[in-house]
Amino acid sequence: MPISDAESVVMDVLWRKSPQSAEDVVAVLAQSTDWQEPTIKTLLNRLLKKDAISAERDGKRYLYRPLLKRADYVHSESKSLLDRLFDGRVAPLVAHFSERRKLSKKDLAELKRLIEELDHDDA
Amino acid sequence: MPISDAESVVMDVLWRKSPQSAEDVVAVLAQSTDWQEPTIKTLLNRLLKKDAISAERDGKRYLYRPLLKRADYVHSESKSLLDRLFDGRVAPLVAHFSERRKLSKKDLAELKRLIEELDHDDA
DNA sequence: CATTTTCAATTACAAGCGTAATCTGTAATT
DNA sequence: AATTACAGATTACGCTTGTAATTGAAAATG
Repeated sequence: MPISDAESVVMDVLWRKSPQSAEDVVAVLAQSTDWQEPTIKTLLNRLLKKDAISAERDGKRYLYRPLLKRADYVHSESKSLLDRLFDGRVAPLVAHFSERRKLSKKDLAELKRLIEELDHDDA
Repeated sequence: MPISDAESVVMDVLWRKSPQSAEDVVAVLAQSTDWQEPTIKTLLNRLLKKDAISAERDGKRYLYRPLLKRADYVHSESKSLLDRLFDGRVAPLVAHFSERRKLSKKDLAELKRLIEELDHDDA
């Protein structure tokens, strides 16, 4: 079961720190969204149903923690984008951004370093 | 108005070749999907409403062509993924795929070429 | 123990989506 | 002119999503 955009925002909170109670999550999200508490509880429940998080009783409340790993989520999202739009490969995406002049100096430097590194421990 | 996944499949057909009649599109999609004709007509209509394509009468039928450019669509999809998951930058995405050992030799070679090229006409 | 408080669970509801059947208008055919 | 055929338009319908109110159950308090 895929997790939706709103759900992934909740996941983000738990990926940053876990476990956390619903109240904690609500507090964190109050900074960046104007979702009401029941909304966030609903999202937590849907994530539970999808086995993306777990809930462990702690006194009278629950503590939630991610089951789905962020890296796995990131990977499946990224891969599906690459597959749909870039023939499943990374280079064409980079090429696209370079054509649009959307590569920052920072990006460029970092990419260069990466490539060199890979080139070495490759052979 | 964002265009949905199913709609983007129809866009793809028109990006590859345009203009095309509904019948043409249906024929092309019969290869890759098992969508019924009415389904595809619906998608064409939704795309019209979203101003993503145009329809021009040609005798008794219409010829459809994209208004939304593929590169623009690709860019907005990619950018939103990068923003959501990679701090808006390309390098971290490449790093992610490299960590997962998901960079093909082809990718690597292509990236190397790209970076060099950019490095040159940069200064 | 009865009452209030506090969480979580259940239910709700409109909008968008995937998928398609049905209706309608115009062109072709008898 | 009446009938048929066909392309596009309208309507449909169940599911997921975003958003939340309401209900229910457990704990705290009087």
